[in-house]
Amino acid sequence: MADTHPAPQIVTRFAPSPTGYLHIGGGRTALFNWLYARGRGGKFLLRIEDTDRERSTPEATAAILRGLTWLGLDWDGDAVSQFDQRHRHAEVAHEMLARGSAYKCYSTQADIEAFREAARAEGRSTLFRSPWRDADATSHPVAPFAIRMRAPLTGETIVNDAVQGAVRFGNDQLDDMVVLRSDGTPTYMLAVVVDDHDMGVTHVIRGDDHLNNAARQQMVYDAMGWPLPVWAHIPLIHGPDGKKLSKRHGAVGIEEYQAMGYPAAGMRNYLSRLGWAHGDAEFFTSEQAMEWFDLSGIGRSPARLDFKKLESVCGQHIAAMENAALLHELEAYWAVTGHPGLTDVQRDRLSRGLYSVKERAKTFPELIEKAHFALIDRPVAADAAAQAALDATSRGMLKSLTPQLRNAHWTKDALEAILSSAAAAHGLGFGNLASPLRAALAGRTVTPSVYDMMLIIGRDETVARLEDAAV
RNA sequence: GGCCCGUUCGUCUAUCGGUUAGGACACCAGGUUUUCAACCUGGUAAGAGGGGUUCGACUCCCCUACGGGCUGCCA
Repeated sequence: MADTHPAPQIVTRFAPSPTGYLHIGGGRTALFNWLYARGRGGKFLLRIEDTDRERSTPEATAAILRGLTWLGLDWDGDAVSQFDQRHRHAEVAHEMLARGSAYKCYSTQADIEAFREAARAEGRSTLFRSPWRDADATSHPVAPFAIRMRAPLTGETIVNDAVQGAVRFGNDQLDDMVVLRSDGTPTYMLAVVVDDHDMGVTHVIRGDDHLNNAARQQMVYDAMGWPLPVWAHIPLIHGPDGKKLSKRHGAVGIEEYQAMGYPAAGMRNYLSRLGWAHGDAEFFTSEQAMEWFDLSGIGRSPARLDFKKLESVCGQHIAAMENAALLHELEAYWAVTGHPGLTDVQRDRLSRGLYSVKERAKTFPELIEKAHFALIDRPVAADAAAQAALDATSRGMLKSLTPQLRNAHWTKDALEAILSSAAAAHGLGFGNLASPLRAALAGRTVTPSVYDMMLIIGRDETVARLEDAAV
């Protein structure tokens, strides 16, 4: 019998807590969720887990949205504030109470600490066992209470994970977690489940630091009779030394990568290859990644950050980008780094000249450095090496060159003919002429091709720069 | 401490019982070249250790070591 039901829509989400910048690991988690949903015509939602009022800030939320936007990860609808759903969370907690799958716990923090201390001293498990779990309602004091999950004491909970496989937890390892605090606010453990259910999330793709939590969260799904999402717990990203990625490894915030001048497409490409592979595919577009991305291709071991590889991938993306798109992203990069913006002349030269530099740059700062000749105005300031290249003989050569250039066809072939014969006239190879030309045109001895530079800045500017240098 | 996850070239990874263990980055050598790059060709380099299972294990099981995560009225 054929299944006539349409395939249910895939819904994924990224749920960061707004306590700081968007971590690069979080960026990859978001990327995986985005890739999975977008590649299957599904939805990618964004939820801000701001139930911790002490640590959540609007600035952090803004930074996270900026980071995702820069990475090019667009989400469906508005970002949902978890805090805004608190009444719904409380409602569910009380529903669980009514169903008997949760109970009121009057233990205070001090009680719990005393319990744990005693447990430690006696070498017992420190999992808290509330005395109120089976207390008669008539014995309940008039006092604030937390609502705890009535978790099974025996048996096991199995988390069927698309990445980790079937992971089994003994229920004796799981205690009665608090779902609603004594002040009436929900805990994360409750809030995620309720929100994921309410938002229709079908696939929970997140860091494997949540793998243990999944077992507890399943109990909430079960208590409410809700269908479980597909779990996919992905390994965390580690620093180059294999330790958990932290500030001492350098850049961990996504926006730092933007500021370092990595193109977003390259960043997506690199990040997608951290913990996921599609055969031998290394360099690919986001469209290809969407088509190929699948949970089954995700590895189980943590990956380390490798800046060399990141740069290599980014270099390929810069080279592959359309000039207009590249210029656009370059200007956005300049904007975030506080650059005043391009003049019309600079923009014009760049849009015509990116071809000469984009295949040789791995990052935007590198691209800018190589495009130096196009961005400067006369008089061209020569660095020490360039000054050395502009000795008396060289200046003489440049001087004899300018009349010919004034009347030349401004094409590469024509320029090549002129410059080659000029060098030959001095009994030199072209290389000997190229050096002073670079110095005069760019003020540097390391530049793109001299022909390209001349073509890009044009005849008048070329002649003027040569005359400036020949003086 | 308890529970959970992991371990293939330096790094990211392919392999899903039978391969000379493949690719990419990095590195080394050569080529090309107007500088620097880029590019082209070639090369070095890996199954943590120990037990099993099997005709045959990188692939399956167990132990150890190492790394990581969780163990909150944080998320």
